[in-house]
Amino acid sequence: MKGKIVLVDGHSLAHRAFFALPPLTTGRGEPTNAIYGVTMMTLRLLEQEKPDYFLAAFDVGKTFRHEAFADYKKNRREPPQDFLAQLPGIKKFFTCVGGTVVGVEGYEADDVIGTMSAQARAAGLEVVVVSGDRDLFQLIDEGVTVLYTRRGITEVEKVTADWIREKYGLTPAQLIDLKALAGDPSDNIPGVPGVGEKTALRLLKEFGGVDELLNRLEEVANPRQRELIAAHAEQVRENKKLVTIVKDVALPVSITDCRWREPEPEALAGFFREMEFKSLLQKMFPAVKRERLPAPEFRMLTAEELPEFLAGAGDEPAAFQFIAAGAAWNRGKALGAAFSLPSGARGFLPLSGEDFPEELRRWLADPEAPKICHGAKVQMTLAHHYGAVVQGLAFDTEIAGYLLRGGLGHTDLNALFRDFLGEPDLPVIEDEKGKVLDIFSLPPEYAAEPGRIAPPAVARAMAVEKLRPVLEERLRREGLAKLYYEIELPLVQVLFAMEKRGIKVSPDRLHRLQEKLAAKIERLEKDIHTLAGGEFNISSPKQLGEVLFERLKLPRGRKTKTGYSTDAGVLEELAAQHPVARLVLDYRGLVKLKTTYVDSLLSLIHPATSRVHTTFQQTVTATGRLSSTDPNLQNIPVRTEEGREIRCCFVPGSPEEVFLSADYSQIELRILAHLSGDEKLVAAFNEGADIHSRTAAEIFNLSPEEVTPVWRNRAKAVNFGIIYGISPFGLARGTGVSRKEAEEYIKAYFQRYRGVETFFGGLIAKARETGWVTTILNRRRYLPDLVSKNFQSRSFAERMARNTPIQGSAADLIKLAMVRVDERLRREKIPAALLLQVHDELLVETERESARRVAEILREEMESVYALAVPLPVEIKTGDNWGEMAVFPADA
DNA sequence: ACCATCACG
DNA sequence: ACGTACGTGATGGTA
Repeated sequence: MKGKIVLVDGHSLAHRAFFALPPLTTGRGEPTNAIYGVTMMTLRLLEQEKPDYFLAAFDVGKTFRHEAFADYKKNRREPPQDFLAQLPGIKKFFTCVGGTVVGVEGYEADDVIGTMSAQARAAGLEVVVVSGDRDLFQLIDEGVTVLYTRRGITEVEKVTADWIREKYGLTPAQLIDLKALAGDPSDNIPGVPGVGEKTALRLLKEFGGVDELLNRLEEVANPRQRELIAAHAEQVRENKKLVTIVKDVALPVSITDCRWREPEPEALAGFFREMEFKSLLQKMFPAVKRERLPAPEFRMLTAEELPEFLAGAGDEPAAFQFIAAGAAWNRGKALGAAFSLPSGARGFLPLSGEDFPEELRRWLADPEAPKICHGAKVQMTLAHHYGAVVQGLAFDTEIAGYLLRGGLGHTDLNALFRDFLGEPDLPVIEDEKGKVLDIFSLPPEYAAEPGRIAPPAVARAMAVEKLRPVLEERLRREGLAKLYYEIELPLVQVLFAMEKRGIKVSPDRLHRLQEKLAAKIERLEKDIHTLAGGEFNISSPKQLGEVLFERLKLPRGRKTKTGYSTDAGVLEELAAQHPVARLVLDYRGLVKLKTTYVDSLLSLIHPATSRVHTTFQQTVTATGRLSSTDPNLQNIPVRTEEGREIRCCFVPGSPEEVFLSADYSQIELRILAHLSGDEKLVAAFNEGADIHSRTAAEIFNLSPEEVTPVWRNRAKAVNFGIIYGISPFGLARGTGVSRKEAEEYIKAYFQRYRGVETFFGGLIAKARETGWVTTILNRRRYLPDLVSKNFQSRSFAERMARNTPIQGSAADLIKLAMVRVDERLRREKIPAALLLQVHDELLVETERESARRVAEILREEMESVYALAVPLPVEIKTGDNWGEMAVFPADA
C-alpha cells in the first residue's frame, strides 16, 4: 500500500479553534466559531498535504484511564456549552469534506490515532498526525510526523524526531517517561514531588527511561531525590501506563475505509450555507449564487430626458454612481451613470466613447444641485477625464462609514448597506467565468450591454441614497458630525484638487539617476558574486541566506518563519566579519531606490506635463491619517544623501514657481503635552526648550551642560517610545541599550512626568469600559482587544490605545489646517496650491512673487488651527526642488 | 496570496 | 511567561 494518511485529533483541534476565535454565530444564534476554525484549518491542510486517506478521531465518553485512575483529568472544568454544541457540526464537516469520523467507546482520540498510525505504518503509508496536543508527539517515528497547531488557527509546526531532539534532547518515546516522571497538571497526573521538567529531563538523559531509572535508583546522586523517586516508584509506573497511547484498539474501520473522497460539492456547499460561512461559500463555489438584493426598478434614460428626471429631486440630494472601464488618473472611461432620488425614482444613463452629454455635465457642475455618492473623489476623477467638474457634494457614504466604523474597516458600500441597514448583498457584475468585477474596472466592451451593467449600478445608487439618512443620524448621535461636515467632507475637494494638479518630476534628472544607479548596481552585483564564489540572485532572501550561512559559513543570526533572516540589522552585524555583507547592504539600498522610486516614478510621469498624480486614500488608516498610493508620495527618501537625490527630482512646474514646505515641529509630543496636561511637559514647550535635551536632563538627572548627544539621542528614543505606547523590549531595540536599562528609563520617565502616567492610566481604563479611544476632534477608534484574554493581543491593543489619540489628533489638526489653507488661497485668489501632505508637512507650489504671502498664510492657519495648552510652531522652508529646501524667509 | 524587506512620518 | 515598539505602501521572490 502506498500513499499518505492524515489522522486528525478532532477534539483538540476544535478546542484550539474555540478559544482562538472570537464568538461567531449563525443568524439563529448557534455558535460556530470552533466549526469555522476547524473548517479553515482542515481546508488548508487538505490542500497542503493532499492525503490519500483521511481520518478524524474524537473522544467518546469516559475512558479506561478514568476507570484506572479516579483523579484522571479531574481538575478539568466541564467544557463550555457553546463548545460542546459545536462538536456535531464539526463531525458533520469532516464527513462532508470526504473524511471518515471515528470514536471508540472507552478510548480517547489519541488511542484511535495511535492505533491507526501503527496499522498505517505496517501497511507502508506515510502518517501525518494533526493535533494541538503535545501528547501525540510520542507517536513520532520514521514516517510519522505531527502537525502541531500554533498560534492562530491555520499556522502549524511540523514536528519530527529531529525537532524533538533539538527541543528536549529526547526521543519521541522518551516523552512518555518525561510525563510519567514530571506529571502533568492539566491532566491532573501527579509526578514525583520535587521533580519538574528540568530534573526529569536530566534524569532521562542519564538513565534513558523510567524503567532503567527505577532499576538503578542507587545511582541517583541526590539522596533526597532518590528517596522521593523510590517512594513514588509505583505512581511513576502507573503514570507510564496512563500516558502511553494505546495502539491496539479494536477499530470499527479499516485503512481502506478511510480512503479520502473528493468532497461532494453539493454536500459541502450545503454545509457552508447551513453554517452561514458566506465568504467561504463564495470563494469555493463562486457558481453558487449568494442571496442578493434583486435589482431595483429603474428607467433607462437618454441625455435629453436627464434634466427632467433629475428635477424630480427638487432640493433633495440625489445619489449618483458612475460605472467605468478605468477611473484612475492615468486611465478613465465612463460606461454609464446611475441615479437614485429620494422620491424613489431611479435611472440609468448609458455612456460610451468620448461623448459626455452636456446635460450631465451641467448637473454635475451645479453647486445648487446636492449630490451624494460613495467615494466622491473617484467619481470626480472619472468626470475629470471628460473635463467635467463635480460640485455640490452633500454627503459621501464611504467617508461617513469610515468615521463610524472607527478603524474597523469594511467601509465598502456592500458592507455598509449590510451592517447599517441589515440588507442582503448588492447585485454584482460578473465576467464569463463568474468572477466578480470591480465597478470601475470593467472591460470596455461592456458599454454595449447596458442591460447587464445598469442594474448593479442602479442598486448601488439606491444603496447610497438609502444609507445617507441613517449614517447622518449616527454621525450626529456619536458626536462625529462636526468632524465629518467641517473637515472630512470639505477635504474631499481639497485632496481632489491636489491629485488633479499633481507634482512635476524632472524626467531628465530621473533618467540620469536611473543610469547612475544601474551602473553602480551592476558593479556591486559582480563584486558580490566574486566574493561569494558564484552567481546567485542577491534579491532572493532564500538564496542570499544559503550563500551567507551555508556556503560562507557566517554565523547565523535571527531566524524568520521561512528561513534565515537577512535584514539590515543582521547584515550590519555580519559586516565586521565578511566584506560581502556591506556590499549586499549597499546593493539592497540601491536596488530599492531604483525599482521602488526611480523606475516606478518614470513609468507614472504624464508625458505631456511631466507631472505625477498620486491618489490620497481618505478611508484606510485606523488612526485618521491619510495614505498615498500609485505612487506613494509620502515615503519618498530623505534620510540618506543618496535617497535625497530622488527628492531633488521633484521640482516646481515652471521657473516662475517655487516650493514652500511647512511642517509642524514635534506635533505629536505637543499633543501629548496638551492631552495629558503634564506640568513639566507643558512648561518645556512653553519655554521653547529642546524637548529631547530636556527629557534627557529629566530622566537621566543631568544638568543641561551634561546632556551629551548620546544622552539626547537616548531621550529621543524614549520620547518616540512614549508616542508608540512604549515597551521595554521596543525601547531597547530603539536605543541599543539592554532591556533592563530600557525598563529603568521608562520608570524614570513616568516618575518625572506624572501627568503623562496618569493620563495613560485613565485612558486605558476608560477605553476598556467603552471599547474605544478618541482624538481631540472626537475621531474614534474601536479596540475590542483591550479586554482580550490573550496577553499579546491585549498588550498590542493597549499600545494602540496610547498611540491613537496622539497620532490621530495630529491627523485631525493637519486635515483641518489643509481645509483652511486651501480656503484662504482660493478666497484671496493667490496663484498657489497645495501639492502634498506628508502627515506633519504640507508642500505648496506657488508663483515666486506670492511666496511671502503664502508663507504667512501657512503659518497663520497652521499655528492657529486649534488652541492647545502649548504653542504649535510651524517651520517653513522654500526651494527649487523638494530635496534642497532652506528656511524661509532666507533674509529674515 | 503571502512573506521579507525597506522607504516615510 | 508571554513577544512587542505606532501608522502606512511598494517591491521582488516564493509557494
